[in-house]
Amino acid sequence: MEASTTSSIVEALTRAIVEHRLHPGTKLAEQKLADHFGVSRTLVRQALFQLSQNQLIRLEPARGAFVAAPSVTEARQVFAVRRMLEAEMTRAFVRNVTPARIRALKEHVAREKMAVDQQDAKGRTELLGDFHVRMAELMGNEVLAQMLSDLISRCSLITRMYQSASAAAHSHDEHAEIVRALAARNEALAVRLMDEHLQHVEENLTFDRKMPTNDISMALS
Amino acid sequence: MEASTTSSIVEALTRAIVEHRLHPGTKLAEQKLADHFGVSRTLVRQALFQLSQNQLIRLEPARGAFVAAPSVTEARQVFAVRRMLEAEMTRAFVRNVTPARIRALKEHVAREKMAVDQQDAKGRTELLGDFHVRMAELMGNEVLAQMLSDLISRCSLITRMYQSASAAAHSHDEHAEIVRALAARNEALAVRLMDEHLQHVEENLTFDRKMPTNDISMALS
DNA sequence: TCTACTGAAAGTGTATACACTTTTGCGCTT
DNA sequence: AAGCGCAAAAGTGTATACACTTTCAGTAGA
Repeated sequence: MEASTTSSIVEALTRAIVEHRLHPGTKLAEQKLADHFGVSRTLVRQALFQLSQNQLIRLEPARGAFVAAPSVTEARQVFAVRRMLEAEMTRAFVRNVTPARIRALKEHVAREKMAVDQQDAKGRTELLGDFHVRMAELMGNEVLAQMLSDLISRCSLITRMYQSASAAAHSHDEHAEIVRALAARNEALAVRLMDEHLQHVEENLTFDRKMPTNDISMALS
Repeated sequence: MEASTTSSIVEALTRAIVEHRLHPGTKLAEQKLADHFGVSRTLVRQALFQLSQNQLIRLEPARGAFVAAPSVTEARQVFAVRRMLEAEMTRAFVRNVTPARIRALKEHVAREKMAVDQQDAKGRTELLGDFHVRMAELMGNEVLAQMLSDLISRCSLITRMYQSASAAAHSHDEHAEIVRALAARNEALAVRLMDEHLQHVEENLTFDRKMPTNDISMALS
């Protein structure tokens, strides 16, 4: 690859990490990345720095960058924050429902259905996460949308790390249900469904399974 | 100043921006900062990059870094997210109240009182913001705490930009009230008080007053 | 007097150089 | 054969160099 910009490097690495093509614990050597992207280490370092702020990688002083391996504790905290934000977001959404917004969500859910039906694993995962970002965007709150987007990236990484074999295939159905509740302006139901949905996603993570948490065993995988 | 690290530069600039010693719109030239901190532009650029991610400065391509001037829209969005997060945080706090946590909050409020009584403007503002971060920390959720900390930095900048002459001196009283409701495990009351508190802070901002929003007039101040 | 041009000065963006740290591999000792 | 030590290799951290863009002052022209 040649002549990438910092942001394109960030995007490429983010995708690779979230899609789990780069495993947690993997070392990201600056010169190798620089060669691969056809730029100097300067730009790579900027990208790595940004990724470390997004918590997708860890920067260890004088040792380099490693793909993050979120602990169970951290995973639970991230999900807790998501539940907080999204509960209130759902409330606010119901209070400011418009036909256009419902239509936009329905369209998104339809795209999800297509991805699910077509067994498009990559697109499906992305769309399932985007549903939540989409809601935030529709509220017209960019700050919220940005925040959720970051959280969901972290969640994706966590999900891939810990998710059980039978992925949360019914996430899509739950989204559809949530949209129905939103359209019906049923605040209590919508909030409850959203909370349960996030609980389901979290429950599907197999924290109980012994996970290799330390770097050494991570590196062996 | 000599031989600073990236993080110390970030801290120094954050303080200067939040304490409003650097006005919104001010240009931050890399070489000048480098000279001041006794380092090369490399470290300054890293610091500026981090500050831009924290939304405390804006980076304009090929033009440089400028202290952020959050728009009214952005300010309202930031406050909206804060209200979302903190409403749920308060709920969670009540559900997991312990004597130690109440004690910690009471101690914090006491420190606030000292700062208010001693007319320590700088310390007071910092403590008033820290109350909310403290709550998040006590919940044991570092992710939440970090997020709130960032949001509150942005709020401080906003508050200083827009706050009316009569500062929200009664913020401290409201904190004390909230702690009482938490101690009484009165969830509904605590959540309502927190929400009203944040509304008060937001209302104290004088958005109606014509603010110089463009860079030129900002630079003149 | 005001506007439009121009060239120098200042400043940003990227690459490279170099010092210092960590890692690796090999030979030596036991 | 296993462990220690040391030197070379690889890699990170910071400074500097240089190309390119923006800014600004000064000048010529209307």
